[in-house]
Amino acid sequence: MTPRMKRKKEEKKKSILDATEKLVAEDGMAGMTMGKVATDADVATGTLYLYFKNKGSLLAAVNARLNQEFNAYLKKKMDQYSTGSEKVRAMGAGTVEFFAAHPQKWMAVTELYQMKVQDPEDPHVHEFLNATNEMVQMMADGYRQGIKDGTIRKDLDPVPTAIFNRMAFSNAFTPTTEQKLLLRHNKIDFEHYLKVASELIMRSTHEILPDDLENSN
Amino acid sequence: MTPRMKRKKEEKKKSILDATEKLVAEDGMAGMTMGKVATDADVATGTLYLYFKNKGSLLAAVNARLNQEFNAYLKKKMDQYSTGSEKVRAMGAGTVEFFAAHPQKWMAVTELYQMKVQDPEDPHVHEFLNATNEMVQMMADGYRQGIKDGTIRKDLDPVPTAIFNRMAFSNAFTPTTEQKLLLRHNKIDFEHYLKVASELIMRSTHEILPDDLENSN
Amino acid sequence: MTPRMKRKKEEKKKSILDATEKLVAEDGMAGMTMGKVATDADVATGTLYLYFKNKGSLLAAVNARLNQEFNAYLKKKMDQYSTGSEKVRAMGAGTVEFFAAHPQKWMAVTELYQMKVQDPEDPHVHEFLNATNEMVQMMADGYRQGIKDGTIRKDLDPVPTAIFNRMAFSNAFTPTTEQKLLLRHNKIDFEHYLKVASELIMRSTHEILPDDLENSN
Amino acid sequence: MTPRMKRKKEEKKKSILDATEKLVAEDGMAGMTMGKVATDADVATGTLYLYFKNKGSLLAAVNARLNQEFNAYLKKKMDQYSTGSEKVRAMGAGTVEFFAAHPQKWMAVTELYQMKVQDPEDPHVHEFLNATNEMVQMMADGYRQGIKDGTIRKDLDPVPTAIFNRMAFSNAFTPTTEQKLLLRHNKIDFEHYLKVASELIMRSTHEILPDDLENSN
DNA sequence: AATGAATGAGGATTCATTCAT
DNA sequence: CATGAATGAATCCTCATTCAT
Repeated sequence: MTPRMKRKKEEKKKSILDATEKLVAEDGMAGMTMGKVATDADVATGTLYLYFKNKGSLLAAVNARLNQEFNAYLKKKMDQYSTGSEKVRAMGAGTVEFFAAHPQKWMAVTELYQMKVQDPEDPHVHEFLNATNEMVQMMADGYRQGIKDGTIRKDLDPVPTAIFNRMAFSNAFTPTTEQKLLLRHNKIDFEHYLKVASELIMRSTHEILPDDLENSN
Repeated sequence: MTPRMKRKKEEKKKSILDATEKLVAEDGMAGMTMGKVATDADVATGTLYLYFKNKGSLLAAVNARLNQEFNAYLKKKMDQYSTGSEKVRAMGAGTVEFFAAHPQKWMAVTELYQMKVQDPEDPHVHEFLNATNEMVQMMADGYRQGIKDGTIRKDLDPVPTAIFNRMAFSNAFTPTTEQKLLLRHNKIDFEHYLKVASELIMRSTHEILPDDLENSN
Repeated sequence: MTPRMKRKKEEKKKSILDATEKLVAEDGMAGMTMGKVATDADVATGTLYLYFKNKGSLLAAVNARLNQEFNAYLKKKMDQYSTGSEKVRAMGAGTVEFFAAHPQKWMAVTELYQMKVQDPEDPHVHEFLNATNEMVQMMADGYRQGIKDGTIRKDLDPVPTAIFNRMAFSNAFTPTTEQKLLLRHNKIDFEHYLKVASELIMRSTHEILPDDLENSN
Repeated sequence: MTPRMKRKKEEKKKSILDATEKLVAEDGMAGMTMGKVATDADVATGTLYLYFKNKGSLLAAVNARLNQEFNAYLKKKMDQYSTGSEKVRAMGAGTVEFFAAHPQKWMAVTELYQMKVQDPEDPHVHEFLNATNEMVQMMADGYRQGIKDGTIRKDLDPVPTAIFNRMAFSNAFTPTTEQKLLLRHNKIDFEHYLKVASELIMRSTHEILPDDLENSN
């Protein structure tokens, strides 16, 4: 394959992933159909199957790409800081920023959390799991460092804490239908909700400083 | 309508709701079909439409009933305590207990969080929103009382905190596919994960007591 | 279900089987599609699946019905005779007659011989196997009687002989594409071919009578 | 075209035919796809269409080649004998041997009998018809000679007899699904079935010898 | 000549909903 | 009220064939 052809191929694959991401964000995983993806990506239905074995594999690929992008974004943020506490805060702030900058991507990410994995052997499924796990390890490293430098509670178990917090953030940023209804019903501004949720997540892991004690008194 | 007929009608409705709840818990919302519900409830397909306008309405009704049951359970738990902190802890413990006692119901609850509301005018949708909101108010009341009696952080905003914590619990108890994969990949026991998650949620709202300070030093 | 409804249901099932039989005879098993069957039977596509689990099951059902019809026809013919030789001849003659009377049915029968059985548990597959086997047993009984009464060669093994002859007849009556091409190329009249083939089949099993010996000299 | 290039071309064509033959034998005509053939033959999909107009033509070419091989094999066998009876017996024995030596080729031969001829003008279709016809003539010559030398029944019509027997052999060696089911259901060993079938075919054409008469009494 | 990416019509199957009985 | 047969649009996926490179 000539380099030029390869580039074209990569572009087509990208346009399929783009279309899928958009449709998942808009219509949810159930509303996204292979036909719509093909139309949106401006390719024939059959073409989708040249790049992805089946619907599940395509979804896994989108999920993997999204997580890789998010990882890269967060990593850059965290690398700017040195203490555990700062890194963990950077992670939270980075998530807020990523969500603000790419709301559609974030919609897709959260929708894809529900994805049922059908074929664990699928390379795209592996890729997606690796990406997710990489981020969890990154977050866990932040906690570990904070435990060492005294800015994070010593009794935390880094990995499950990272997994839980990752999910908590996701749910705060793209609330379920039920959450949305409740917020509207109670006339709570979404921005305010986000602030409250971020605070709660942060507070649950940080070391108790004299400052906190004073503030709370 | 004679009382006897009315009772029969109520029983039939109940059996439809029971079947739906079971199927949603087992197969997820996507796997649950009107045909299976009819078979399981031992009624004709058409009968479903005598009691519920459409699939969305049936799901909303199931969701409403589940939340009412959960509400009643939690209320009884919380009423046994007087301080805010105790009430909030009772809420967390009650959630754990409800989940342990009715895992199937819990599965259904969490699955239904994803439900897209099609017709906001549907009475069953209102019923479900009311039930959910009642619980949120109950939780918020716990926070309010704790703020008054000094066992809960003063700076908390009760309602959004309640909404967020409710969701955080749901996700801890019935993790998404992604969470499950991550837990398995990192060889983390589910029971351990639950303990970590519950702790984090609790810690995020409670007042910092001298005890905490000592423990953390 | 009222008897009247039941009758309607049976009629619909019949019309689906009729349409399938016709299409298989015309276009072959590969050319027959569920869509064409539905159109031809004047029902919706989904209706087909109320009566038959899937395409394979529908084909098995058609096959079963055809064999039952053919069985009944042959049985009536054979019952008119008493010696084995006569019965076996009646069987051959009956096959010729059935073919002549229902060429379309015969086309379908032969096409269906190639059918790959996907689900051996399918009731329609069982029904079809039973029907086929019933006929083989009927033919084998003819041979057995002939062996007893001396009109059939004593060294014949009745069942495999029956199976082989059944197939030989099928192939003579609905020749493969290759056979047809050869016949046309050699300018052989189909009627003549049938006569030759029937003779060969008969001759292979019958007892050698003094008559035969004289004729052949 | 240089001779070297021509040879390369012939090799490529051969590898396509080989792959097709193998796939037809393994998966049947329905299971064989142009894509699989290309992969197996290690050429591009488009290349197939440089050598063969379409799928039908490729199948016809495979059929032709198989028949030519089979012809050559049988001819060698028959040439070793002089009387008609011997030649005809050699033909039967040769078929058995060819089947035993190249079961895969035989599978393909029989599968291809069902092939629908789409374009009678196709050169490969002609080639295949010629090959088949050549064999039929060879067999018919055997019968003719036997009729002359008194070892074959005088009343036989050589060509249709040849056509019918060729098909009868094919069906005995690669039975249809129905035959297989019947054999299994009646617990009949395939080897035994083959012996019975071969005997029946032979017996149908041979002259009645004094031996036969004695044996049958 | 050779490639192989792209096409898109076509096919099997499912399922929410309706309606005649 | 209750039934359940019937509907048919919608969905995923396949594969023979073409054509730009």
